[in-house]
Parts: sequence; structure tokens; C-alpha cells
Amino acid sequence: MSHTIILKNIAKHITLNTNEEALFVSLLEYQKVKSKKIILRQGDVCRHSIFVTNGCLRGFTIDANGFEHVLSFAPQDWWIADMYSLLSQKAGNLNIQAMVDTEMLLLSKVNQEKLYLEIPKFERFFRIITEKSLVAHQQRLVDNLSLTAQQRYKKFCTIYPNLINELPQKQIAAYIGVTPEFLSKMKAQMFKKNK
Amino acid sequence: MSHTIILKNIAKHITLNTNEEALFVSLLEYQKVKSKKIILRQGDVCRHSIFVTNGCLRGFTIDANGFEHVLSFAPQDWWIADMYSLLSQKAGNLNIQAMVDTEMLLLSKVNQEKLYLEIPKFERFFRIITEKSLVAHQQRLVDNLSLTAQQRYKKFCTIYPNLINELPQKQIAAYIGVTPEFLSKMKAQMFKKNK
DNA sequence: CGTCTATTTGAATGTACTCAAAAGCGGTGG
DNA sequence: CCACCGCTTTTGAGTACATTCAAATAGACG
Repeated sequence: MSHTIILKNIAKHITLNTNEEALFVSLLEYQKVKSKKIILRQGDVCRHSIFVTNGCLRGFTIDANGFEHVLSFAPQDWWIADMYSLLSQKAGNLNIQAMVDTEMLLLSKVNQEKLYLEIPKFERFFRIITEKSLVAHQQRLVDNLSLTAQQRYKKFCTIYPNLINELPQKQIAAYIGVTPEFLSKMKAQMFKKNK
Repeated sequence: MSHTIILKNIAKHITLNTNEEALFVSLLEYQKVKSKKIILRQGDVCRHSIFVTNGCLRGFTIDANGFEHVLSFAPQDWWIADMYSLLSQKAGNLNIQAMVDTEMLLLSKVNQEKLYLEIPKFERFFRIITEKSLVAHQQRLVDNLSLTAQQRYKKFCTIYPNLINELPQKQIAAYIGVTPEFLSKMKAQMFKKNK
């Protein structure tokens, strides 16, 4: 397969010459998994940053009562990892699972460190995407503190219009922080009011 | 004043020589404010990263109903900024306020960019602290999705044992995401059960 | 000392959850 | 190709955690 998508993703923030592109690409591993495959399990040490070239992953935790909470969806052109575990190299508590058949590129922690040494520009790249991710998480935190479930759902719909029709409703509920039953009732109510 | 605290903070992640330290320090501005002073206001563009050398700041938003939600406390040795606004240089929606008389060092966005050019190691430094902040925010998001108010309060107490007795209870309520009234009742109940 | 804000307490209310059961939907094997 | 199985979604009744509003008390600051 080609690496067009990931190189374009990188090019959003830093400029690589041909040699650098080649080095970068040589550090990636390709992986293809079937829908529902679990790529990382709670308790494992996360050893890779994952870039999705096709399909969709989700990162989620399972709490003490057995409920799942979705931390992030990673559709095409997104990065995902258990940042805590990746950085500390300790057991994490994130699960990463394929929502559909998915193709991805893996950058191991070791290779990522190598990249920082050989092409310091990548410090900048990962700084910038981490900053963006932080901003998004802060906003989501504020939303969870200040919005009602219905407002959070509506916001989700506007931010991820593509995902709404592709994801099982259960997963959306686990992302916005309500039970699947309640999301179902909420939608029914919203529909009524629109008539 | 001396810059010992901030240089120690930097030294946690990167090593600077004497020239680099001098250059870095020359890019900082010192500021001292009285308790309750608002340093950044919702709607402003955030132009600095702030490092607290003494005292304590808080970053908070005000929602549509006028309720405050605390995104972060920044005691001594912490960095704080409205990351969204700082990165985009657009109007933000974070307020930053002094909880007590506070001394801080300001690194303007312009100087931060200069720093990246002159001492690329700082890319690494800010990448690392952004990563750590991201991990903390992700954990807090999961906690908000999976824990009850009481569990969140207890966790706050263990993570910030120093802040518990220094901060007004109202502020802790605005951080863990409950009303001040409810936090009061919760504490009373927890006290009863401990007897 | 007086004022202003924070905290406590109480009663009524609401948003979202739990548990249970039925209906819908998709995939798989016969 | 249909029938069945498992999983998701819907619907309903009862419940709980947390909020709202109001009033009293306590604390902090000038």
C-alpha cells in the first residue's frame, strides 16, 4: 500500500524532503484487522502510536461496574494510542478496538524516539498534534461539565456528522456519557418536538 | 527575583547550558497580582503561557447559565494558558484568575516561537508537558464519565491534598462538577459514615 | 462592627439511570 | 434463501443521584 495519507497528514504541520519521507516510512509497520478485533487491551503496555489509513478504531475504558466509556474514535486520518501507557511504558487502562475492518500504520515507541533524534522536526509535529488533542479534550471536559445530555448529543452530531450514521448508537452513548437506553429515549423525544 | 523554580521545572525534561538558560530567562516577563485579580478574560486572545512561581491561579469557563467550571488549578510550579486561544490566536473562552496573591512568569507566544527556533530542545520540552497534560485531562474525562460525585471528590482529595484546605469549597465543587450545595451535603454525609 | 460572600441545611424537583421486556436488525449456517 | 441466534434499540415503570430554590448560619475582610 502507499503512504500517501500519512505523508499528507504529516505535511499539515511540517515539511519533509524525500530522504526524510523515506526514513519515516521505513519506520512504520502496516497492519490490517477485521471488525471488532481488539488491538490493545486494558492492562497491556501500549507500544505503538497508531495511524488509521482506512476504517475506524475506538479507544475505550471499562469501569469498575463493567460499563464502557469511549475516549475517542479514530476514523481515517487520525492518530490514536493509550498516551498514558505509551509515555510511561506501564500497564494502561485503554482498550483499542476496530469498529469496522481497518487498515493502519504503526509507529513503535522505539521508532518514534529514533525519529525525534534523526529528524527533530518530528518533535514539532507531535507537539502540535498533542496540543490540538489537548484542546479538544479540554473542550470536551467543559462540555461534560456544562451541557445536558441532549446538548452533548447535538454537539456530537455537528462535530462528527459522518460518524452518526456509521456508528452503533450504543457507542455514541458511551462517548457522550449516557446509557444507551437514555440516548434512545432522548432521540425519540427530539423527533417528536421537531414535528 | 530569581528564576530558580522555572529553570528547575525545565530541567525535569531537557538540559540547558548557561547561554541557553540566559536566553530563555531573557524572554520571560515577571508579573505579580493580588488575590482575585483576573489575568485573562473570556473573549480575550491569550498571548502568553503563564508559569506560577508563587501562589495559585485557576482557569475556568462560565457557561450559558452563568455557572463557573474550573478546568485547572495552577499552584506553584505549574504552567497554565488558554491553549485553544494561545494556539489559534482567536478569542478564547477561558478565564484565568488569581486565587491568592500570585507571582508568575509570562512567556509570550512570540517569544515561545522564537524559543523554538533558537533552542529547538524547547519543542521537546513543550511536547512533553503537553503530553502529560493531555494524559491528565483524558483521565479526568474518564473519571467524569465513570465515577460518582463522591468518588470524584475523594480522588480530588488524594491528588491535590494541599489544595483541599487552601481552596474555597465552591471552587472544588466547580472543578469536580457538582453544585456547592451538593458538595456540602456530601461532605456531611461522608463525615457521618466515618463515625 | 458591619457587610459581603461562602457554607450549611431542608424540601421539592428533575435529569438521567436501573431493571425488565419486547421489537428490530444483521450475520451465519443449514 | 430462509430461519435462527445474538446483539442493538426501543419502550415503560420505578428509582436515585444531584439540582434548584430558599433561608439560616458562619466566616472573611475592610
